[in-house]
Amino acid sequence: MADVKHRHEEIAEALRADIAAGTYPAGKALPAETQLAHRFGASVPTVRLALGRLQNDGLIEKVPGNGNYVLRPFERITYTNDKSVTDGLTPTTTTLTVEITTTEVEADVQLSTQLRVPVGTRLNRYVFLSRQGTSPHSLAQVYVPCSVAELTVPPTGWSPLGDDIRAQLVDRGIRPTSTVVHIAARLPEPSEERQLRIGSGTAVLAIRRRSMDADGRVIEAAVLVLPGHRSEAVFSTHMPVDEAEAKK
Amino acid sequence: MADVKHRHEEIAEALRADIAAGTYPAGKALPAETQLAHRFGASVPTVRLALGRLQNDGLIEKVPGNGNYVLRPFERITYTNDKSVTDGLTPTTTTLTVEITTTEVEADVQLSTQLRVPVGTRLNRYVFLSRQGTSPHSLAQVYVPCSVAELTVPPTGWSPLGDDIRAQLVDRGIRPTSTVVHIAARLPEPSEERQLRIGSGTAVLAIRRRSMDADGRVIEAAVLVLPGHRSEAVFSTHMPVDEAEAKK
DNA sequence: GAGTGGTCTAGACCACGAG
DNA sequence: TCGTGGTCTAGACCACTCA
Repeated sequence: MADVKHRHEEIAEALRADIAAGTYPAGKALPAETQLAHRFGASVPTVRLALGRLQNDGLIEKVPGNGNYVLRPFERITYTNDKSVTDGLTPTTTTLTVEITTTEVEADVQLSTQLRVPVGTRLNRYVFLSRQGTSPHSLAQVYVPCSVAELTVPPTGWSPLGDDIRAQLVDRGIRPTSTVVHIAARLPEPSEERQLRIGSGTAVLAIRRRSMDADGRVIEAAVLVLPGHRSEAVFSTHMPVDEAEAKK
Repeated sequence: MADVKHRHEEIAEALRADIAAGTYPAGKALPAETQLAHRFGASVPTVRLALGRLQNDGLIEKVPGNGNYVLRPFERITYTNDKSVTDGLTPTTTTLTVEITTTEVEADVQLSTQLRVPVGTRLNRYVFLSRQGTSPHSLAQVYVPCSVAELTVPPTGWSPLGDDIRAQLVDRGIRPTSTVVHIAARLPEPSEERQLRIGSGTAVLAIRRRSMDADGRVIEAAVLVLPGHRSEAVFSTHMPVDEAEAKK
């Protein structure tokens, strides 16, 4: 059971130790893969397997044609339905910067089902890309039908999860009274790999949200992609005893 | 953007098409990897990359020393906090069988924090392994402190998510009034790979749950591991307007 | 243009399962 | 024993980045 084999795991552990020891400081690149291969007496593909593990753990960032860079420890992101939890963790966003790009799109099949609008409906799309330093950290896309509101959004925001939009909607008196969140674990799509600089073997938390107002109209929908090793979703539910009694 | 490259993706698509077309029926093994390599004019490692993708998608099952077997389409599992959603989907469990094994354990550090009990506290652990046919489908571990209840649990159950235990607790008048759920996406640990027969590159949805009664006592905790390609978590929250008014 | 990572090849050896 | 998948090697070519 105590497998001593797997050359690439040994190499991964050795590199992890080196990084922890400060041999390769954060922000600097590792030696080239060919050099690492020579140093460990292994082949390049084997070294690449080891580097892939470090990348999936969020320890390094692979930059094609440039090098493998040691990352600073990442802030963790917590997605939650309970604002009291968020408030306790607000220092989370201190070192994150959030870029927002706004585009107008027409609903395709997927968006039309998520927003419950006809295909072709005009939507405003807000893409939130958060970074820690220069490294991409999380990706959020928020959709608001043009018929619901026309928001003017600054190019930088405060929430890596796109809460800027919900806050603006509330400011305008558009309050979500019902929210449904779907959460899945999957591997990143190629475009997400590039945008987030994660490996194809990194698990991501894929969150789809739909917010409705009192009339049942969808006022906002979001698609979040959070790298698994630095994010978590937390949901807390409180059920009064009488309600617990009622069901069954 | 329309990448035509990536030999192993082409091969993966070709194999997907063959499986969908019935060339390789469910339950049967694919040709050997060397034969596939010859047929596609590619090398074995490249074919293995393609097969790895199919495995991560839950289309095939790799059995070492034996072959690569085509799987039947899997039932999807939905974890939810909203029982009305579950009720609409109960046919889900029709083709699943659930094995339950009961053991008594002492709380280690991790369990003691999750259950908020001292290290060494006696706990009953119930392991739920669900299968579709002979293929493992999901894994759930439920913990109940011995001081809360001593349940007698049959060796087979109905819920792949361990809800049998919650139901029994409710029957005894032990009602959870508050539940906190943590959800993460990660790659499987080696033991999970073996138990669920998934590849090391398959993303899993890791769900930790803690249920408390009105006194704040933890009455039950659970750790669920659900293969990402066949599971999803859904949370719905309903917020009365006045409450929305109250916050902020 | 020099160096980097990204991909693929061809072949080797091992551990495991079935006959 | 034989065939299978699991791992690793050594080397090749390409695309990309940066000076």
